[in-house]
Amino acid sequence: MRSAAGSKTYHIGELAARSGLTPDTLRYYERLGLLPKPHRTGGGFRVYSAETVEWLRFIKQAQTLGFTLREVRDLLGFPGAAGVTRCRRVRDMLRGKLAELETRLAELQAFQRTLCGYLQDCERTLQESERGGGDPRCPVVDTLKTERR
Amino acid sequence: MRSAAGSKTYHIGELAARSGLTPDTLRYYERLGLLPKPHRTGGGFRVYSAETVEWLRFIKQAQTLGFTLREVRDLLGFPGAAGVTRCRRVRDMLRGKLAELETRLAELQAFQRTLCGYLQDCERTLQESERGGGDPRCPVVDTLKTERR
DNA sequence: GTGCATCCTGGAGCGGACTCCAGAGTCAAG
DNA sequence: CTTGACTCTGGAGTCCGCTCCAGGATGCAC
Repeated sequence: MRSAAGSKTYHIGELAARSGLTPDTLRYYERLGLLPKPHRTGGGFRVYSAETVEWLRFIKQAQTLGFTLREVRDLLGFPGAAGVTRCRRVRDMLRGKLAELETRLAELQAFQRTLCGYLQDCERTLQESERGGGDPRCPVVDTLKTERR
Repeated sequence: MRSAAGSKTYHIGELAARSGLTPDTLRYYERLGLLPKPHRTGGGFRVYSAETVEWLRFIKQAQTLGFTLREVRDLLGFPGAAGVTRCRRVRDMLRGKLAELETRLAELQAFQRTLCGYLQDCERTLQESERGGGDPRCPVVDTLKTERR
């Protein structure tokens, strides 16, 4: 299966398998404008190039990090613009996103510390209850759910 | 407005204002089991304690970092268990979450580098087009959308 | 004790990101 | 060729996390 240009191509099923998505999801991404319209066979089957796998990886990563599909689309695809204009818009969005990312990283680290503190409280309480008192009152839960009782 | 125990309490509207949420959202959280069932006035109005604000802050932070509301609920609230058992479950979940967080942080940083690379490509291309050639073909977009043309 | 902001419940609606399906057509191995 | 796996389109359905009612009851300041 080699095209004229010599690079591998896939039908939607194989692309789905390789990217860990489903054909339905890929068609959905296309509808959203997140994937370029692929070439078609004479009969209308979609034919994808190998780079699409990379592109999908990028999308998935961006997504798990809190970007919406629309944001990903806007981040690198501007069908409406071209040349310098498009390049500037891409640059500006990238700058914006990087700033956001900075913030998110900081928050994530702060949250990590919070959870770490909770974990330590939890472990300490459990140890105390093992040698000595029974029935520990989990300090974490206690702190946060005061009015349940 | 001081209760018998001497700590401040709020009706749902004030809690909403203080936490940056809406009364509707707070009631929704309660339905989900994310907030403890608050005390009620004789007439049925919800009465919240001051700690609820902290709890909500925690929820919001966890949420912006990619945890679902159900995960947050499970993270620290186990209505079904008590004592050592609950404490152990909380500990185990905390450990799991911290490991996940570690992974997410690494991914976020990798993604940051990816975007940074794109930004540099973008800026270089723009500079080149300014002194010299016109109509730059944004390398980022080019790479990722090959089959659109 | 009256007025009016606030609250109650239950249910419907919404945008995002899929997921599933029907009914029909295509591809390719044998 | 035939056959069976795969693909097509368009639309409906699902889960999440809200958000917005309607039709009442309550709280509290005056």
